[in-house]
Amino acid sequence: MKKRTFYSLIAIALVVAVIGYEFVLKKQEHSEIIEQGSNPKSNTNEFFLPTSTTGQIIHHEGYSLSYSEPHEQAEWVAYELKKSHLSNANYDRPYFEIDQAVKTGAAHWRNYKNSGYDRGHLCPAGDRKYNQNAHDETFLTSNISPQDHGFNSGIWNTLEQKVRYWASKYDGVFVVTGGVLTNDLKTIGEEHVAVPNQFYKVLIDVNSGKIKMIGFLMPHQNSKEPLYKFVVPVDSIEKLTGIDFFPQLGDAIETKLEASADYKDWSFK
DNA sequence: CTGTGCTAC
DNA sequence: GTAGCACAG
Repeated sequence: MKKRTFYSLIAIALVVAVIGYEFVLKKQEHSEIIEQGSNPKSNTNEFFLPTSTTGQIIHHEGYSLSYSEPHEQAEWVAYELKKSHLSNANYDRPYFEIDQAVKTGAAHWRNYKNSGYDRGHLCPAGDRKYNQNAHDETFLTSNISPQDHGFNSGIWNTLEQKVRYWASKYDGVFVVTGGVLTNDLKTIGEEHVAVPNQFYKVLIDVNSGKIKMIGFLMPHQNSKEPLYKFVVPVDSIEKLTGIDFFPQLGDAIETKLEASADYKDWSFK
């Protein structure tokens, strides 16, 4: 081989290496935050979306979520429950489907079969009954977490119904809900879907004059205690989950609202 | 309302 | 896979 040809090959190799390296870097940058779906403003009037600790946010028509691949479920599901969303429509339950918008692959419903746990909705089907599509969309497995049946049909169901009551009474609320995802959880199924030990729900009402907020943290077991016993400061849930629930709020008001476990503004009738 | 599971095609 | 029905909290 001629010396000149040799150096030409070296030069070409260098160019290829640099381009390749840049390509990989670019790809990594993009993979840091995967975001699927349309702008959340089409989903919610305001931008009340929490931060993601997992880097994978997905917007559906009726709710948004942040998917945690290691736990095979959402770390949060967020949506606005307007008064006008409340409906007595009675849709048939569809089959659960894998959420194709989850690029890392959402769990299959078979993980839950004979596991002893319910496929517990995070955004309840009962909150999305304003049309068939919104209802059926809640049956994506990205919106599901393993829940004990007694818990799901008991205290958790009671809380979900109370949220609907508040949505009606206060003309709409923003809801964020999920399981507390840690690293030492029991799992079910071949894909190892984590079973949370606690579930949370955070609400904010911006439609009733002064902004009010409330947080609930529940052990993953049924309870006959009244709902208000589970009220905690929202920042205690943020500490547990690493999620910032309302980064859009001004710091001053956010700090004040999130530090409080005061529920006097929320009617528990 | 929240769900599971069995049977049959 | 899907439809129907019984069942449980």
